[in-house]
Amino acid sequence: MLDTPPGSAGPIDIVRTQSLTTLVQRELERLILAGEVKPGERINEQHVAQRLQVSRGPVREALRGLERAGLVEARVNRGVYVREVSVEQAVEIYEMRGLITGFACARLAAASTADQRAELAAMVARMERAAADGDQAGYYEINLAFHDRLMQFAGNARAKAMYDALVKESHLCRRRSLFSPRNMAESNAEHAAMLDAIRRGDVDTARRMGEEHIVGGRRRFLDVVAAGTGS
Amino acid sequence: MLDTPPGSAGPIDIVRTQSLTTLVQRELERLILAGEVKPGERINEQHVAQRLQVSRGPVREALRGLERAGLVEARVNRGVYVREVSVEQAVEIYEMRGLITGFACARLAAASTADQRAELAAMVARMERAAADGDQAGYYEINLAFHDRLMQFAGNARAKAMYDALVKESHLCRRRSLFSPRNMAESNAEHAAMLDAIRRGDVDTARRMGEEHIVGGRRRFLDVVAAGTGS
DNA sequence: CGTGTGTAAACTGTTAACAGTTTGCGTTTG
DNA sequence: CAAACGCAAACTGTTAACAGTTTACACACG
Repeated sequence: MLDTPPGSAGPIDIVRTQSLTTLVQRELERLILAGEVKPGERINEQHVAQRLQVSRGPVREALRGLERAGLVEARVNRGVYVREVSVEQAVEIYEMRGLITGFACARLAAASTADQRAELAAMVARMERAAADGDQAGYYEINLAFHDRLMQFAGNARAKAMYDALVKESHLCRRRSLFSPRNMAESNAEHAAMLDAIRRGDVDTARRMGEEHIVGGRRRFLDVVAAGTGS
Repeated sequence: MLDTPPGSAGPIDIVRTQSLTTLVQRELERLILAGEVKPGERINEQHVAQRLQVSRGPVREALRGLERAGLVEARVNRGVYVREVSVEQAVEIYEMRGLITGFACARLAAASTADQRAELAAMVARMERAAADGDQAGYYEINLAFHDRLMQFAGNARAKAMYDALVKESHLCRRRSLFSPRNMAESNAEHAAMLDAIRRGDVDTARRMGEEHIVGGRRRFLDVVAAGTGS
């Protein structure tokens, strides 16, 4: 039979398995999170449509989705703007990230597999090396993956979705808090403490370490803000 | 001067201060949360457009927003459906609500005004009466307001937004967990315990009470599920 | 020279029409 | 009689055009 399961992507129509809106939304989100379109900037529907070779309909739909996601703001008859996250809002976001990270650590302390702990430990080791080498970009990336896996292992999909949304929002605060060598070492020491509590099955400590790690992140962030223009 | 501030709603053009998309989105959200459109049901774009006297464009945009909000699911070429929340997902949502409620209670224990505590206490008293009278609808409403104010007083807008989103999602689980007289009394006793810890400024206890209140809600919810079709 | 005004271009909000897919039903066929 | 086929209606995805608002710029005026 030449039948293909309805969900399978046939080799013929490589497109059409998802709507243009979805593709536009993904591309716009990428542009925003990568900083290619900066907070406060306006997004011109027509330009986007022309650039992506679609009409304005899908673009408008995509923008509505991004609005609910908190990445853009729409002003009536005035267009949509990439959202600006104030320092106050960033602090709120840090608090929520801390709350959820603490939850995840507590969960892992209560129930985690040896494989999971080993994977996290390997990442901490890699960050240790990156910190020693002063490799900020490398550290940043592994750090992201570490928190991502941590949330995944915690086994609460809703928690992970919320955490991911918060991380995206964080990117909208102009200050991109860079990791100084000292900050990298400090941050990773906290990672190690989290993992240690998880290994020992110490739920309360794991939770506190997870929360404090993000609080530490907030402090490091505020230091950069206070330092003036930063970076 | 006849000038009107840009934000003020002039008496002439009562409409046009917000887009049709926004109005459609609000109406659809209302229909979904009120249960007039049930989880799993399909939403017909044309019918909605005709019913609200608009074209399909704004309707599609509104649906995209609701999709990101987790209220509907879009299947390509097949339309959008009101999302169905499984019991497992509902449990995850309860966990997150508990986490955030605990956070809010801790915050209020650390810093709250006498007015705020008095307002919350008044609500607990009103729920007490509703519980005694077996007034489920009344209890439900005050309970909603109680948690709403609690989150507002906590002073973290992001936390409140997340909590509100979670409550909306809760409504998508078929089982509408009703408050039996016994459940109402139990639930309100937990409210009182939360408030008591807040009054005493006992941060840790307040947090634990807040979390356990939602855990209690989850248990009451699961009891209804286990009881079969429920009501 | 600065300020206010009017006009035109640009852009958003909305609608209607077109294209392709899914779905339901009646018919045919083994 | 059950299953498969085919056609038609319904619906979604997309596009293009229209209407109204905002914005920018040039010009007149004090």
